[in-house]
Amino acid sequence: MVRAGLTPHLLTRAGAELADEVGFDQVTVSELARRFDVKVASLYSHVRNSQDLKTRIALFALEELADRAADALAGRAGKDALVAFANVYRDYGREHPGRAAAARLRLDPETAAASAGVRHAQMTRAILRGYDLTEPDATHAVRLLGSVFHGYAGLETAGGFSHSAPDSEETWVRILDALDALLRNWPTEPTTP
Amino acid sequence: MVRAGLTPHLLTRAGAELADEVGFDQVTVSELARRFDVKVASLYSHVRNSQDLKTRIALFALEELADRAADALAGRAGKDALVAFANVYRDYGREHPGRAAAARLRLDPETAAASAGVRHAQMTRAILRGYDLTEPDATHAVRLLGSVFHGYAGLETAGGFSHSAPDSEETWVRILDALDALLRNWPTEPTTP
DNA sequence: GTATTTACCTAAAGTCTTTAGGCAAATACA
DNA sequence: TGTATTTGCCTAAAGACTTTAGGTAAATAC
Repeated sequence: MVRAGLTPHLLTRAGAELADEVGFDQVTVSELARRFDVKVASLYSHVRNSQDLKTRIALFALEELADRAADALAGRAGKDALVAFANVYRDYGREHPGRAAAARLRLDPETAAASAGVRHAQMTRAILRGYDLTEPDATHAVRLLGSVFHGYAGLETAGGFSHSAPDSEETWVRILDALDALLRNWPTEPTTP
Repeated sequence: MVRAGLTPHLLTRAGAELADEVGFDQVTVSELARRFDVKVASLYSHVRNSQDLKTRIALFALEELADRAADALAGRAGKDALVAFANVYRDYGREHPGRAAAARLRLDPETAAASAGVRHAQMTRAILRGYDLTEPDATHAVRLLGSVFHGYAGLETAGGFSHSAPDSEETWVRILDALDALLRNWPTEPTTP
């Protein structure tokens, strides 16, 4: 009996690929076992259960995304950094829709706190150093940017903007222009309607 | 044998409640049958399959949300309208997390085109009449607002902002201030970094 | 070279989905 | 009002995924 050489990490990687092919919520322990030509029960030595597998894929995607973002930020500042950072999210979502969906998985607080999601927030904060924001406005802005990237990716893969003018690419560029303008001119005092 | 009096709409409503209780992706035909004290197979006369049920719940949530938004917009304009509209999304997500998740379900293009999602976009566009935006900027702005509401709701229910200062409520208010400022001062020409 | 650990296996029970075909209640209609 | 049709819910059954328990052989330790 030749062993397959499974490891949690190997299963996670394969799960991420599977997610990109069939969609994150179609990822199943059974299908993974099939791909490794191994019986289903065997995977349960490496992964606690189906939920655990999905969480691992999510964490993997967050790491991968944070690595790419860190790369993109190197040597950039200001709008240049903002655009590069934002494009990482967008490109990742297009290139790896399943992993991107995984990165949006709801994690329980401790898991989230130990995830690369923290690095994402730190990098977003770093970008804001190119703008004149003090606390708590910086935090508000971090959350706004997170929402936009998250939300845009979700709507785009949900087909929200496809097949309608203007084209999604143009909107993306203009949204980044708008966010840059907003960050340069962040309203510190609530405006009265 | 007393009949249960099932209808697609009844099942959809019950499914929406179930989603709020256990989470949208835990909604199952079996559990629904159990709640109506009816055999599982019976539901298949009213609903094509599990996916169909979920789609119906999503469409129901979109309608409900659009109705609330329309109500909130009545008699309001400018920032007042923007805030009221945004709060509808936020409150809905807090009150009905399962339905809100359903409203984010990926629908196929035709279904989406026939859904209340169209009304949402129209209402967003109506809000922008309170600001000085011409096409294609209005469309870009509609998409930005959609992304922010979508994304913020997702991050908030994912626990992204909980247990950290400043409080999510404050961020929400300040983000709306920021969006209002942005819409009043939308950059028509790409800025150079 | 034996002992222990580890990787994968078989077996089995539980859940959910979905289809096929049947009987009885509701409804239509003479 | 009595018969005919439709419709709603049922039983039965097959297929897929999850998960646990306990076994055997391969890898590793010493």
